[in-house]
Amino acid sequence: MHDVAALAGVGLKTVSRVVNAEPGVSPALEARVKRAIEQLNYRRDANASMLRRLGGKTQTIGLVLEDVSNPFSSALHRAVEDSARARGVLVFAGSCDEEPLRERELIGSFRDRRVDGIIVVPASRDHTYLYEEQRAGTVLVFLDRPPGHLDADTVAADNVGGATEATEHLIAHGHRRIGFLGDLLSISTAEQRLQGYTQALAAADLRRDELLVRTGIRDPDAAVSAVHELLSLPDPPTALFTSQNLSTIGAIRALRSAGLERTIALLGFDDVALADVLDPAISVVAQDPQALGRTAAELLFRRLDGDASPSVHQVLPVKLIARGSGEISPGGRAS
Amino acid sequence: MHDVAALAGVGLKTVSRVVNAEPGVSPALEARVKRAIEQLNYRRDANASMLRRLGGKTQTIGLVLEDVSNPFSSALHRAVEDSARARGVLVFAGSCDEEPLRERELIGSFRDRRVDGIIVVPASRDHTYLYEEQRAGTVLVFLDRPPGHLDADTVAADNVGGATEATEHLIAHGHRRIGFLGDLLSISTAEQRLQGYTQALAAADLRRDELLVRTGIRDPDAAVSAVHELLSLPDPPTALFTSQNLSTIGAIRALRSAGLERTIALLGFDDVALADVLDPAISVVAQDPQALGRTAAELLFRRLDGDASPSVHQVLPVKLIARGSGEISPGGRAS
DNA sequence: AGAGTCGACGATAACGTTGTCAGGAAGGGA
DNA sequence: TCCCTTCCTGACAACGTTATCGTCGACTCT
Repeated sequence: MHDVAALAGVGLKTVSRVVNAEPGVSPALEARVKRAIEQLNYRRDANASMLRRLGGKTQTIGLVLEDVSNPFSSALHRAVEDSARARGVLVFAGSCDEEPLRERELIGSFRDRRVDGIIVVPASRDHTYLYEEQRAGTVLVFLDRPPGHLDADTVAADNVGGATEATEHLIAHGHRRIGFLGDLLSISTAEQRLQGYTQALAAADLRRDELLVRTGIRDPDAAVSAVHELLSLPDPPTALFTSQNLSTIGAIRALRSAGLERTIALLGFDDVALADVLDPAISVVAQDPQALGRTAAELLFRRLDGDASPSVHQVLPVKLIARGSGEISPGGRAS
Repeated sequence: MHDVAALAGVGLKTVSRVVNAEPGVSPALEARVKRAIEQLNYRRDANASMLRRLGGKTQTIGLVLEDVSNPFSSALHRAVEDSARARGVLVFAGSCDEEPLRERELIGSFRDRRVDGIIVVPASRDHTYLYEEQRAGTVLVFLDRPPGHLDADTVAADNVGGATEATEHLIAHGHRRIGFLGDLLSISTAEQRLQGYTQALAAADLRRDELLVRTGIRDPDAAVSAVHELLSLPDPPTALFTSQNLSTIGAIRALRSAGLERTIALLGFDDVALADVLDPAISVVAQDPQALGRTAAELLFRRLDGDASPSVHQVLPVKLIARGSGEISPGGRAS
């Protein structure tokens, strides 16, 4: 900036005024300064600028995901990016792989860079450590899962309702023994989906058989083993509710390797790529990650714009998509 | 920091020393300062810190992708993130959707934030606009595609070789009429894959039939239409080489809807989720996005550490995975 | 013509931090 | 005892930018 001022033969402040399109610069000088900027390929240092501005915003937000390369997470990421781009805001994204420590580290790094706000898909269940941060003015929005012991905006899908609907759907097709595959119960969505499953069974006067409930499944391989175990029970399930993406993929593999993909019903939570071209096509309860991400970002920016109303807890609907695998009756007939 | 110094009853510089673990602070004072930091929940402002440090690094890099939510891009992203995390570096990621303008905007935003380096999957084919930037010290690494008119490090997959191998594979299974589906030829990988296809045909003394070459395919729906058109030709292809992810997915849908998935051979470039559980399973030439991303990040950090040797152009191998769909003979028998 | 007004412009301080340097206490040697 | 060295500590300036405020010239009005 110093060089630009020298080249244009003006004061620093005048360059600053031109860069910020402030009024009160004569057209002649403005043109000279712009030419100098062009010539020197000058770009204002956003960090220094924000340092000086009063209560300056860095035009930067942080996004904590489970894993940037996971399809659900990356769909959220894209939706957040699009909202942010419209406001000239850049996004720091990071993966925490369900490790609470990594969540804290990431948020710490974001804080060091003075991000304006943070959207978190939390890995931990205790967020009291964020209380000070929040009070200091950093906007926090929890996405997909609620915060633990902290009052903050939340945007999540209707996990209980979706799981209830999925289970009722299987019951309506005649199933009485429905296997449940789920992620770690420390993840609140996994817990809520199990809760929905349990509720639906109870509403149909069915007893939840603990042998049919498998949790802590973190990858497709674990799901494959779990399905094989369920199938070798004395009284095996006639349907499976796989309450998470990777469980669904594992279950598909396991059923196919056992040649049972047309015999055992399968209904997954969260849509899977190519689910429609499989045979049978996979029925799912689909979330709308685009909408989740967009809603969270809009909420965050509304807060940044000064909205100080009480915390919002938004629940977005899910949609059951019947494609075939979830409509197999006990005994293996489609219905 | 001012508050911390006041609370601990020391000078600003001493706090700075403790924060940076510089030597020459007595244990007693160090403990007092640490307690004050803890108590006030103080975190150094990384932006201000870097501003003052001579030639300071922001410990931040930029990553320009085609689309953060695309599986290939997000796998790259994750690999870059992992390398960066090991060095305490945060990653700004952005999608440019193959729009050159958006590429420039993103890189401009990164520059405003004074990122230490940028990894680009370029959308444009002319990067002379980056020459000044590069000379000013920003490290640039091009990923998946080479830069245009700029000398910079590049990491890419063996597109020509992979496409040649894929086409030869189909020829070896008896095919003479092989359809080609590809992305916009303005994308250099798409162009290179078409080149590999053409080379393999020529090497087998086959003429490239322009009717069988469909380019500019940007999504599965376009691929579905293209396949339907190819199939209704007077002399339709007996095999398809889909040179990109989304083309492969569209081709799978189109072949299934025509009931031809066991009749027409299909070989895709780049692996697809669930390719192995489809029937027939999809044969592909797989890239290793993890390795691509990791290699690019390592190269970037080596440059940041001061390596000033001439530009490197690294080509990573691809791997043909035969799963069934690519081994169908003309007439529809597996071979 | 003189006083008052207004708009354009730059000097200076400050944002939160670190590099430089000087001051002062403690300890050792003569 | 005095001087010199060594170690610890803080005052001050500076990084690139912007907020504040004062200066200066031109213009208007009587």
